Amino acid sequence: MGSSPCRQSDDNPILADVYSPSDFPPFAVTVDLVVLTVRADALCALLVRRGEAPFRGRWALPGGFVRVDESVDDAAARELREETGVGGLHLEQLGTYGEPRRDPRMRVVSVAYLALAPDLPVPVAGTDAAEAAWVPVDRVGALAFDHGRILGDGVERARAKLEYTPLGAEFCGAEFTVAELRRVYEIVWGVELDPRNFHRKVTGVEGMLEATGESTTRDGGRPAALFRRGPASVLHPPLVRG
Amino acid sequence: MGSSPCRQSDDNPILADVYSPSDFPPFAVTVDLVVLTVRADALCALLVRRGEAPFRGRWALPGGFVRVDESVDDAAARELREETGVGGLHLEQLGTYGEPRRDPRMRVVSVAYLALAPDLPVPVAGTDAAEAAWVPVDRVGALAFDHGRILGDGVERARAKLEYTPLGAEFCGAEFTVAELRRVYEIVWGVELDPRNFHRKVTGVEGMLEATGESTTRDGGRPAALFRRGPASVLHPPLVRG
DNA sequence: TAAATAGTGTCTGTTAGACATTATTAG
DNA sequence: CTAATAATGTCTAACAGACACTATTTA
Repeated sequence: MGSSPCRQSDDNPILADVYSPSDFPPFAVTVDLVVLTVRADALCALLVRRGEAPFRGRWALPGGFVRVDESVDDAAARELREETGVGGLHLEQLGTYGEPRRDPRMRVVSVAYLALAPDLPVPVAGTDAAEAAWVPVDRVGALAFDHGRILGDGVERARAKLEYTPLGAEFCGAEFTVAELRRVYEIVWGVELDPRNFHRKVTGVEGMLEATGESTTRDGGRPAALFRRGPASVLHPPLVRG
Repeated sequence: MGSSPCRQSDDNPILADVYSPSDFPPFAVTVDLVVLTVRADALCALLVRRGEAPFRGRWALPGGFVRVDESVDDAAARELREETGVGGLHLEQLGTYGEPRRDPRMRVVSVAYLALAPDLPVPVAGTDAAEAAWVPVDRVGALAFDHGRILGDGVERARAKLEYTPLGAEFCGAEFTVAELRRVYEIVWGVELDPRNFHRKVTGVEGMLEATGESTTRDGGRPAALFRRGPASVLHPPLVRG
């Protein structure tokens, strides 16, 4: 913020420190979540079916009100936990959407967040959501409010993130093989990647992967080494989209 | 947003479409601007001195209220015009800051924006700012509210932007030489760049620069060709920070 | 054994970075 | 002329992309 939330009452010092509804336009603030995962060979988003007007019965992004005593970031983390039943997922701000009539009832400003999740068993229906489901992002129809645009922004952000961060691993489980990670990249980017060059690349980038020492044959063939996410937060050099 | 701004009154259909103050926690929404320019061999931010409590007399980012009938993005563009006296500058969302007590008086959520400006003659004092000035970012002291953190985020974003977008040119005038552009990069990144490699690079990147056909000797020595910003919005390949 | 997948090696064209050289102005 | 800056060229080491080859499992 910055200037003067109490501008109109600044000449009255007794009002300078108290909340007065006439001092500022009334806004509602919500958080919306773009929760993405990779499952069944598709990039999927977590959607909920609205049980109330407006847009009753329409699919929408999960989300909800920011409470008076919690930060906006905390509200997003809380909603994510409520919707997925899991904590500790990667969560970052995507953008804020504040068109005057994006909600037909009143002035609502929404802060959108992007979360990358591993393939969770099944979405937990939220307290106020009639239904929840993973929907492939290229099969999503019209969403409520401006959620279609928000989802699009989230997908594009996720695709870009894979290039210069190790966050592709967030889509995998705690331990994964190079081939599993490569399939994540292929699905999110919609391209085919050379397995051999990909292997050389990701195992060569400093801090991206940490070998566990274990291996698995769950993909068939020769046992593959298992890795964890490494400590790097930025990749040097970045991966490149085919 | 998403779920139900009118949750408490959903069982009462007559209230579903009207604004009712009891339906949601009261928030004020503001925009804050990180306006950066390059002048006098330094990356500088536009700051205003607060004329009112709290933080009276402290430097702060310019900004102000979002009006009821304008979008958040429009509010940022309006404030930028009011503060700089210029329109059409690059402006993008930086992030939203919503800690419960970031403003001591009440709950304020602020959407921060980043603007890159050419070296404007002198800041126009805003209607409610006692004073305005360009301050080198490494000489900025403690700011009001959480503006120090916001400014830091803005500077880091600007540095990153120069790598993969042609936005460095926003710091120059409409027409500029390669050397002028290089000095912008050197100042923002705080590194020295090889003039010859920089020249080859930026003139080689598709869509980054457009030759005007004109040249100038304002930098001394052999006349330098003048360029405009090209149409590209992303650089392939990106420039790299020394 | 064959089939499947993991992992390494090799070659080639491109590019970043270092630096030499030439070009064109002012004084 | 000299000094200053612009612009182009050259060399080398590193790397991306293409693809051959070896390794280790299951059936």
